[in-house]
Amino acid sequence: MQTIFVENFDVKQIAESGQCFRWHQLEDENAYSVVAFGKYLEIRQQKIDNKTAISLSCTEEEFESVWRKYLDLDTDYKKIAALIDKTDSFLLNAYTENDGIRILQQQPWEMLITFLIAQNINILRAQAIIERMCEKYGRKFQDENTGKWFYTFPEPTAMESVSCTDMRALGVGYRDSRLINAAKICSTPVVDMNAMRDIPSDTARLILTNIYGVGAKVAECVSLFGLHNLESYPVDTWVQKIEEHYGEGFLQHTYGEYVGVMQQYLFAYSRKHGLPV
DNA sequence: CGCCAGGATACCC
DNA sequence: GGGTATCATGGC
Repeated sequence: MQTIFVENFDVKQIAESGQCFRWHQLEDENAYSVVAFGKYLEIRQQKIDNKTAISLSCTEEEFESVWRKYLDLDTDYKKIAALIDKTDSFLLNAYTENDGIRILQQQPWEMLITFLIAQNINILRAQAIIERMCEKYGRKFQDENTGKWFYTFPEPTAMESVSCTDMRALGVGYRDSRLINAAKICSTPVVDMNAMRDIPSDTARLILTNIYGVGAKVAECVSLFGLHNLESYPVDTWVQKIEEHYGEGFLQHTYGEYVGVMQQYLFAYSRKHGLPV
């Protein structure tokens, strides 16, 4: 087990931020199970000597090789938040309430499938669909540290030959053929999702939006949460309304390479409290 | 019952 | 180029 002390990190805020669909609450509200990169992790948050302590169920080796990067612990969020315009009370409040959100570095393939599923349905239902998908097409493992059983996120090759009927049985509706097509593309060397981390983000956007069913919103989500391009800016129905408040393009113009982080603060805040007046 | 959900597409003019 | 009907499905 690893215990770390880190600022700008809140498990509940991250779990509810709408970027991760496989964080599940455990026995209390500050404990979650996570499955990512084929591994299982339990995260617990508590106060020790008035400091926030995060305990992780993994070994030090696994923390260094997987979870440190996944949890984006090497990015300085204080520095990013310092860019916030001090006269913008809405964004300041959004940050104050959600200053524990980090942009997780998740697998691009998983983000592609996740946000193809999540289009036009609510987050809760998307989570349920993804869990069913993992149980059916993922692999079952037992975590060495906790003894818990878990299902990995399916590989592209595990989904490429699934029939539309079987895919639809998961509850994905009309998205069935889009998911199968994405799996086929990613099963071949034509599209290497992991290699997209190393190419210009605009090139990645172009490749992504050329995939059937991937529009601007899904592409931005894959770019932000899967490629860690923090200048990515997913505009969903909530952010659309936030845009109306600020004026179109204002946030992107003002916060440039970090607008994706601001977007997460605003998304979380407006979902909880409603839109700016 | 109708409306909405981290939308995208095909088709219209 | 900009509008819009349509696409499944579950929760409210």
